[in-house]
Amino acid sequence: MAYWLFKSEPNTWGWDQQVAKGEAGEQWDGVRNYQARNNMQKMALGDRGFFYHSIKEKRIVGIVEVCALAHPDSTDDTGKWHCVDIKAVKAVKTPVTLEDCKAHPELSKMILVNNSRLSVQPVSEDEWTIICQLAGVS
DNA sequence: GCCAACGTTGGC
DNA sequence: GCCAACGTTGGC
Repeated sequence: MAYWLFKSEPNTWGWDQQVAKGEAGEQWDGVRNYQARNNMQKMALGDRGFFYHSIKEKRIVGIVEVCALAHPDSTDDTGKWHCVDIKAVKAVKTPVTLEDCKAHPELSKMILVNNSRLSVQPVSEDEWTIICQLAGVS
């Protein structure tokens, strides 16, 4: 299984909205970045990801699961852009902030820390494990 | 609100 | 195909 990180501005699309979609999930639309798109095209059903709130909170607030493979983004009429569907799995007990990641030696190599602009990014298994521990989720 | 970093675009 | 200019993103 692979691990990912989905980044969103809470004003645009927040964790609460994601949770409200329940089991059906929702397409992760609006991505207009090739790297992010390529990452989504690599995802498999059941892959898990962190849900990160950028700008104001700058912290990981929940765990999501990929529930549909990459498909055309319905908000895009050029046909160039694809996205996956994700559903909320659970909220974290303790949000893990960007600061926490920077402070942690093993997390300081994360893409989140070094390329904060990429909105869909891979997370290594080690990073996943560490963050889960910090977040208090199993 | 500012500024640095990155990605994309377009002229050559 | 290179590179400068511009726009956008996101941390501070």
